[in-house]
Amino acid sequence: MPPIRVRFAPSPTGYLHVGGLRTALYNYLFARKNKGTFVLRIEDTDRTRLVDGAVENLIATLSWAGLTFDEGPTVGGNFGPYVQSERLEIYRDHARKLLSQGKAYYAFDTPEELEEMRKTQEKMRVPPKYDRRALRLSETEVKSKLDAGVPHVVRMKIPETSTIVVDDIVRGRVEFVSDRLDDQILLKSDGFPTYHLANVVDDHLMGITHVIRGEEWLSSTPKHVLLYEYFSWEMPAFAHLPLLLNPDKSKLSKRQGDVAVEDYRQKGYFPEALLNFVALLGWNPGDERELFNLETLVDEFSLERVGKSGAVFNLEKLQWMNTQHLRLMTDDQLFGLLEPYLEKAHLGSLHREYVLKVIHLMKERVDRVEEFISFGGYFFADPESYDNQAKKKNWKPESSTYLTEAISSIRGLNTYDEKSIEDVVRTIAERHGVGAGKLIHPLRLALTGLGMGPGLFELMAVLGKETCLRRLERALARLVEH
RNA sequence: GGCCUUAUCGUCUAACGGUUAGGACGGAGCCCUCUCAAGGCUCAAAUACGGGUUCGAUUCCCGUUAAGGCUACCA
Repeated sequence: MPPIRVRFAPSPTGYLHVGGLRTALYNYLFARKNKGTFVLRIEDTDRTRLVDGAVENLIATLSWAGLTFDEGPTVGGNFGPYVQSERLEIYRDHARKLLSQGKAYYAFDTPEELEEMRKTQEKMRVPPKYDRRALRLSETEVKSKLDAGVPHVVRMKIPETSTIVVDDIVRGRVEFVSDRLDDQILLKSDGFPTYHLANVVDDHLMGITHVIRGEEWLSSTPKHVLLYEYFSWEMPAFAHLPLLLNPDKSKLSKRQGDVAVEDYRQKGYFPEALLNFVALLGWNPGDERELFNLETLVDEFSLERVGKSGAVFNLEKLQWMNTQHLRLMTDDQLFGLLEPYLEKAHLGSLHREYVLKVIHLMKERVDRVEEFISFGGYFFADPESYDNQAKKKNWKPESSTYLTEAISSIRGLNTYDEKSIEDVVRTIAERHGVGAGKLIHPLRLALTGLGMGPGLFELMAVLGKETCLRRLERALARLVEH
């Protein structure tokens, strides 16, 4: 058996779609699992959709996700170039070959003429399909148009009636009748190939053994199968992955939420969590485990366990998964990830030890790294305001008395730690014959402005004596005001 | 319209033809508790419909319905 080679072949549209990420992941997993090669190929044959910097961004995003490829742009390989726009001669050669064998033909129709044709077909309610008018041209007519430089395309000649079988690893045997297929354009008038030609030629030339791609390609696979036959090439194995869906079950798209991997990266999701999540959209290990990292996914992955039905991209589960991955990280790892966010919030000068303590306290309360800052603002700045609901619930007329007593007791404290703070608070509560909660909640409100958060005594110890006293005094003045 | 695909809790999914149809997210409740989380426990929630085949269908076959994909000189 030849060594396994798979590829991820995105077109550089500016960002990496999460569906693309999953396709890339499955290809990667399949390659690693089978000691094969993972190739990245850029399909940039549509020059009308070129986006500046898209390739660089794609590679950067893939690298952020940890999906390293063995061959491709920037890393090279023996089957390059890996960018289709650099392979134009190859496609033209192959188109010529088909032409010379009568398996393809020149067509000189203008886009307007084709549009006209389609309109008529629609009116007559027949399936839109090229009517092969170019085939009625005589050899000399074709030659003279060619010589005159009339813009033209090369079309694939589909057999009249034959059954084309696609053998798919996830879907089984799928049959197509050839007369339903259009005489697909292989080479556009600008000399660039269409997907169908470029894809088949490259997959063959690059020794691709398994074509793993989204289900949206299933319908055009018979054309690809035909091309392999026309060239007398060995067919790769096909595996068409179920689609990723919007909540309304349509194909996952923009306008119904974020679809770019970059969006999730920017929001602070971990690459492992995103990967773990999309891995489970269409695949499962066969048992009830669902937390994986890249290595364990490699160990468990198989195309046989890929499902057939589309999967809704469920944000809530992704969030949960991110939380799970966050919990698995050490405080140190989280510090490393938090640093850039601290810089951005102008908190870069904070002591590492302090931030580590904050992380420790907040770890169970956040789902994403940036939430250490957005949820834990009071660790970095005095509260600007006091949450109304919390105030209503926890601030009683007698609270200021308790607060005042707490302030003076705390001021007298020589050792300021969790234990001593707790003693002070509980002593005051006992003295008044009330539950400690009568002190704890107002204190938290005064210190953080919020009615929720980490345990009060730990919180106070981390904030430090000076900060606590300052905030308490300030709060006392402001909370009694109204 | 045509071709193709798909169909188990709201969502992701498990179940070599024989299970009280399992797990997870989310939801509800309880416990823990200084709050919020986290954690633990419990509950509600599904085989689209109709025919076959079979002693027995979630599972195999056919049909219906529904959803989706494709139907470009886009990928």
